[in-house]
Amino acid sequence: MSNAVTRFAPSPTGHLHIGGARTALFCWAFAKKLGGRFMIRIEDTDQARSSEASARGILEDLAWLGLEWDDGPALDWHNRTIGGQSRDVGSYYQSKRLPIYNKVVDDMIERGIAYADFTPESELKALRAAAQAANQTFRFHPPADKILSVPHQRERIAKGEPHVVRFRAREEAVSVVDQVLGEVSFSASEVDDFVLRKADGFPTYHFGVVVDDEHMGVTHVLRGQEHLMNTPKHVALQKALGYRTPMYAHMPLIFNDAGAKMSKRERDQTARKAMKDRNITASPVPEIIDNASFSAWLGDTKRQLETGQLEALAAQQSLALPEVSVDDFRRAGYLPGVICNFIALLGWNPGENIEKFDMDFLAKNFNVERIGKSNARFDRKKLLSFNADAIAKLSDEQFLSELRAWAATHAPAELNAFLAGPSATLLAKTFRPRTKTLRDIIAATRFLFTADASYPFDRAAVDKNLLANSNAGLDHLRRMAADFAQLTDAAWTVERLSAYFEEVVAAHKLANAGVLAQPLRVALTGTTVSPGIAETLVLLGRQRSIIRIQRCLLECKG
RNA sequence: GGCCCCGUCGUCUAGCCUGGUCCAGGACACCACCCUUUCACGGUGGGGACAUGGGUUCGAAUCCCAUCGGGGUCACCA
Repeated sequence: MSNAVTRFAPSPTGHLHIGGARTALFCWAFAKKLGGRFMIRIEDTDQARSSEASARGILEDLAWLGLEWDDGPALDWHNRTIGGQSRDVGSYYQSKRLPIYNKVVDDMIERGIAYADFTPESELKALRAAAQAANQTFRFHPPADKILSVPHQRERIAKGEPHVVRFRAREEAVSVVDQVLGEVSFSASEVDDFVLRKADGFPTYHFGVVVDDEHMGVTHVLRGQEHLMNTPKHVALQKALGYRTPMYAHMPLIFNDAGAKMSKRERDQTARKAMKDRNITASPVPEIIDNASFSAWLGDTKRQLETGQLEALAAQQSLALPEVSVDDFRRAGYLPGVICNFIALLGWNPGENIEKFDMDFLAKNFNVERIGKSNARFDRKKLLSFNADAIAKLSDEQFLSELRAWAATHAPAELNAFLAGPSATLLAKTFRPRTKTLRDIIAATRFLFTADASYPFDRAAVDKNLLANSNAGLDHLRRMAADFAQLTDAAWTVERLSAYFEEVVAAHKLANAGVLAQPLRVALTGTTVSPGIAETLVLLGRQRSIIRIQRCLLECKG
């Protein structure tokens, strides 16, 4: 046991990003390895963007991934509770910790290491613009004589004048020993008089983090490299407040295909580009996205649609959107263990050419020494391969249960009904080796759920497999139809039908069973692609199979 | 632009700290062949990298310097 405490501190402004998931994973693994505690804190200090629904969604994403927290908000998850108040450190929601921050702020003002600043925002903007025009970096760091006396500050605060409270930065360089990057030095000018408390009374990110990490006993901060330049601010604050400085480890970023930080905006960008390429200017799904919002979104590259809207648009347009959030991957039918395995590899590896591992392995073997320094591109093809491998390693029973759990919320009713029926086991056994993500099942089983009278026959498939060589395929079909009519439902099994094909091949000296299978496949599914032909027949059932063959015989004449 | 980080096959990486065992190993992707009842799976094989230029050294992917390239960050967002 150790007293190490790591924390993952998301801001609830959307779904859990895959990069955030990796941060959480590493924090979790680090705590587990050391026998310490893993904590979740919700950084909901942006009143406009934060939502309780999003916080809940993120907690569910974490729980689904298997990243259970020792301390943090309570979440009911599959008949038990994760988290809850287990240490006496107050709320894990920053928005509920305002008195704590205010006490620290008041104290800092009194000590002269923070001050109320009444500069209007418009003025700040102008200063910033001027600095940029002069090709200089804007730093807010007024000389001491420009800062109001403490009583004067108090007086104006008491009058209710709008203001922020700023840190009074000392002019000194800060050096941080990062566990991944080594010693990193920042010059004094990197830390200016940044805001601690916003005009709305909420703490800024920098202030909330520093105060809470101290009060919550956080010992190790593992976070993305995008936070590296925040570190001198945090360390300067810690020093000013007499806090301990936790161990820092900044991990490399996760990149998209374009070689930039992976972001949630990519899905909108992909969809927007497709709309422009296809010259679509009006909403293709007007009942979900009205035309005004659609064109506003189309014209503004910063605008984002809601998840449901984006999904509807993508579905209607047959667009494949890149998965970015944990929820995207979950809906796409990836296994949580695979996601964790894969993202762990983006920045960390156990050495010795080991690539596939589970959560137990991570909890036992994780270490910061093996976190890499360079950014990693997120290769969806490799992830897909990992997922397919993991599914291949599942037993049929495990696969079926994973599939049922996923389908319950992500698949159409017909598939769920089938998965509850007598042929569910056969379906699982049949499709498991051809499944890369659980969602593949939907497309692969579509032929089962279209009406016997309405699935289309692919012209080229009919020509090649039924009509070629003077209707050779149709002749086979006719004979099989007659034979099938003789069979009983009890004989309608994979074993019996496989034997039947062998018998026919031998009796008629056919080249191979494909001569029979392909015409049948076209008759049963309208296409040349399906699982093994015996399995296809059994999945469909004797009656439907015969109906389909008859229909094909009627409709697919030369 | 300032500051900071990074730079091994197309991609993720092992090796780098503690130079020689590396004409650089693995994985995904790609290509070819095999298997085959279509698709998928599976099997075998193949092409493919130390960013560049200088040093140091008997010897450098490994140490040093420079250049180039990529990224991050510069809010009353987090």
